[in-house]
Amino acid sequence: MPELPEVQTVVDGLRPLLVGRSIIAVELCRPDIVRPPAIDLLAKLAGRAIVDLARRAKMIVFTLDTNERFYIHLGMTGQLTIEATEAPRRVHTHILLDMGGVQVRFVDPRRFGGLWFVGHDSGFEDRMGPEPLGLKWQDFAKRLKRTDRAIKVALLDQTLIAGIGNIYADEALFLARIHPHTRASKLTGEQIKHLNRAIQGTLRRAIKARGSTLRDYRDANGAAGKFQNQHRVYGRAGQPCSNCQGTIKRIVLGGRGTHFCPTCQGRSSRSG
DNA sequence: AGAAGGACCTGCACGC
DNA sequence: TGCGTGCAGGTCCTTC
Repeated sequence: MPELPEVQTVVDGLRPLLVGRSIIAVELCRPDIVRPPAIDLLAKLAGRAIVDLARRAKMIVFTLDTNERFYIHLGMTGQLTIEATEAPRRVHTHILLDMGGVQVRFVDPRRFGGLWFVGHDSGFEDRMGPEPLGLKWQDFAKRLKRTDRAIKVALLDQTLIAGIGNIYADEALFLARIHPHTRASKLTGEQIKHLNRAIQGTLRRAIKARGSTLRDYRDANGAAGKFQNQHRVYGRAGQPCSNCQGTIKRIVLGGRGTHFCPTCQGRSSRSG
């Protein structure tokens, strides 16, 4: 579900409400979503103040007054919302952080998300690729050159570039006029420059629209995003292309639904 | 080592 | 109405 823009929206919503406040109590309804499994989360969090809240890739980073950190990943269907302590709990509520009057609640039906308590370990982010916003196209090019996979598949590899998911990969490739099947290593410098710009532009516009809500995604206050109304290809199979009036096509690439315009992203851009 | 494919979960839309 | 099927925004692990 939540890709970079959605996670950024959640973080922006939570930050002013949480930073500087203390976790009074913790309730853990599904211990199996916490890693490492042996960690005593209640002992680690209870009584601690949150001194910083940030986003890294698709993860929400909590920094405590002990300088220890934990990460929450929303998986496909996860939501992290602020609710009154007495508000009724929805099904699949797995974690509740009581901040005194309000609670941060983690709800995740499919349980692909989770909480990683990493403490003082600074190596947790080592395997994550660079953030796409602010990435220089030359650095992007170096990373793409290393793989022969289809560019669509490469964009989803979080060790290559971190934060892009299925929606924004399709949208960016459309804007860059690149066929999703093109081998990453075969892209020209011009194409990579164009793609880098398309990724950054798409992500920035999506953040401005507070993310894409297809079904589950909600921000910290429970509100839906609006960027789904601006999708050019994602979820539009069979509909006319906004650029050429051709028909948007859906294929499966790397096991994921992939949407593109065969005309605008035609074979001419496909090599190898 | 890199790449491909299945596994992990629940809920929903659709067709019969 | 009810059941079976396929699909979903993501990652991880195994196999080749």
